[in-house]
Amino acid sequence: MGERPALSKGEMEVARALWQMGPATVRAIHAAMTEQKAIDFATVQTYLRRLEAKGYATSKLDGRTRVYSARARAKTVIRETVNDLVERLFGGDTMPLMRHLIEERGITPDDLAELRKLIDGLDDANDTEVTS
Amino acid sequence: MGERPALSKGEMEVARALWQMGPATVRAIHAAMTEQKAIDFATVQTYLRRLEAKGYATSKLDGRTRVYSARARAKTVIRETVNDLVERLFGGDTMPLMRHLIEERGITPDDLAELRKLIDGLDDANDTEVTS
DNA sequence: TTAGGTCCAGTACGAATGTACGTGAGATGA
DNA sequence: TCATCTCACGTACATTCGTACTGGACCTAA
Repeated sequence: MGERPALSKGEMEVARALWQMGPATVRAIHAAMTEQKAIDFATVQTYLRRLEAKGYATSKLDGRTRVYSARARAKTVIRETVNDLVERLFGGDTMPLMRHLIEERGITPDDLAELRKLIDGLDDANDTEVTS
Repeated sequence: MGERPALSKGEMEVARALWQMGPATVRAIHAAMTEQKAIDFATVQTYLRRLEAKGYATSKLDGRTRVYSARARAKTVIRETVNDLVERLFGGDTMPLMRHLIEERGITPDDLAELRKLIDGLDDANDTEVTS
């Protein structure tokens, strides 16, 4: 698989917008991002260009407007990013992060219910694997 | 609350070693880190210096050897780092990361058990809060 | 058809990051 | 005590990152 350079923090935010919106113009992406927090149009433009240079996006001209599309799937990027973080901050051990998330960040009752369902599902999978 | 500049990825690895070992010399830290992966002595040295410049560590000379100690608590740095990641990659929503961890990274049965205990604990806390 | 707008591409640039070399002070062995 | 050796320190430097200005292509209204 393509050994892409990792995304920087700023690039990540733009990538997220791109994933959410699907193919979009710089202007559209900038508009969407600005709703959350102030960011210069040209800055978004640069990030998009870098995203393409790194292989995370493609673009094509539609008339005189450039339309960017995501090239890497969000799932992949998330996996790589989280793997890297877990590696560097916890030496590759997942549980400390899990503990942190559960204990230190607020979890709503709804989320709790989903969490429970998730680990129950995992449990079943384990059982199946063990007994098969 | 010192508004420290965030740690870079490389600095994070050194910080982790420092937390694990307690006060230590550059050489000791380098030795410990080398067990995991090759890294230049001078590079570790530079990271330590920057850690100190950013306020994450202190050092003092012991004879002609410099001994570094962590200044920021691991918990704090982890919180800040994870917050930032969740913000940029998931727009501040914790659950997607949680889901990712549970579904995409292997969880051992033991960890699963602990997880269950953790969320049960949370449940109780919620109940208490609600009924009090 | 010209004086303004609008909008994009490219260029720019200081700061941060990753990585390592060279120098000089103390330790060592002949 | 002189030639070595060992270390740690500071310095250095190419790359990446964050951020933004600028020039020119196209559009529009007088």
